[in-house]
Amino acid sequence: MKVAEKHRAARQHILKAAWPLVGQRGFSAVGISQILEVAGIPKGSFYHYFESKEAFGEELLRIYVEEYVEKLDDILFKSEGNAADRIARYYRFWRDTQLDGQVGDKCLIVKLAAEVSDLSERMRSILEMGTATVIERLGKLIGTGQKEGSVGSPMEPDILAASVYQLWLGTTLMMKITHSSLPFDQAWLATKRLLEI
Amino acid sequence: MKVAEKHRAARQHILKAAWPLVGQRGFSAVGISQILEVAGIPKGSFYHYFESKEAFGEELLRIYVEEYVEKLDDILFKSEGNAADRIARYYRFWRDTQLDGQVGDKCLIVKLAAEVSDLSERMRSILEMGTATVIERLGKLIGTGQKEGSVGSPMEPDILAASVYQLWLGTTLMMKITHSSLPFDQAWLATKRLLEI
DNA sequence: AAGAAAATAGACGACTGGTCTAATTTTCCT
DNA sequence: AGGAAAATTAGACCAGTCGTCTATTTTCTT
Repeated sequence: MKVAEKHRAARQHILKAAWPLVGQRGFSAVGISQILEVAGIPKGSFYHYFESKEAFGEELLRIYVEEYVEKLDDILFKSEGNAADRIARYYRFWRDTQLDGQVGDKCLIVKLAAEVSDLSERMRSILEMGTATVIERLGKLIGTGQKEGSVGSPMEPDILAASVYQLWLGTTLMMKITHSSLPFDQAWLATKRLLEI
Repeated sequence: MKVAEKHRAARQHILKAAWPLVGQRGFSAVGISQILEVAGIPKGSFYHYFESKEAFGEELLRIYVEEYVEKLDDILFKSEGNAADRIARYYRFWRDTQLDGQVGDKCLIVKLAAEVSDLSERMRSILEMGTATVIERLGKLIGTGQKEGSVGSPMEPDILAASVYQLWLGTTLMMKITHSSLPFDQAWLATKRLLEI
């Protein structure tokens, strides 16, 4: 294996190891030593793989967003049924990952948004691009749904998409507070009514 | 001034001083020494006012929630107009505090929910009670609106209230990410459509 | 007014944080 | 295979954390 490849692989390994830790305790609260311990990599090596902890955080978010958008595209554009069906599938995916998923699978955006936005401008802007992408994809699908008739609401697709996404974000936050699935179920009823699906 | 009063006043003073710090950087990231420095109280005295940092955090949230619910009741139940008007007034209040408000005024629930829910069971349960109270109040008003006709949606008031609150929570989170007022405006359009006001 | 009790100041300890430099190990080319 | 160059790691560093502890000041009681 080439050196550059090993280097890249080690980076990925550290990032993946950090994922569940950061997902549970946040970015600042998790120390580099803990991450490297879990990853099985000596502490002193960190700064050979990342320039700083912040650069590390940026990379973590970048990869998270990238993989998330990939999964999202699969659900929204490469699955069966009409637009309404696909949106429902996205909702179920979101709900399931929050309720049953492993700690490492839970939404890093919800976990980190409040913390990171006031901490690092660069990390904030990665989140900004990520959320904009998700809303854009969702808006596109909602537009399709309106044309084909599976989405009844006549509101601007972008507004609907942003609102639905924000509703789900807030719902996830609420679920962190209440440890209950009720917020999800209520949000879904509201989503259906809002989109008229 | 009696001793007990001075003690209480000092506690309040420390809590108020901590407010903007915690609102900007979160709970764990803010050190006790920084809080006391801002409050103008020597470091060593902290543990005469609070049992621990966590007990301090609980008190901070308790007071925040208490004052918030007071303001909310003023807006929702002691102001002019029908139910729809009062909900609109609550929306404007929320929007204004997030957009123009001082750092210390911004919503501590949004800032701390993700961090604290996985950190301290007791702090989480304070947030849980707080959010439940807000939703309960909002639900009551929505019910009134339905009876008087200013709220057109026939959905359960509780579901509507929870959904609107979650939407606004998510909107605030989104606004932290994007630094734009657009999410708020979009969310308000969606709120009006959802409630049919 | 004087002694007892409570409250406070400020240093201190044990620890953890991110970061950096010097030493070690590995790689690669002659 | 030998030695230079590169990649990796160990260990120390200093600043900062929470929480404790004792000496001093302030307050209350009689």
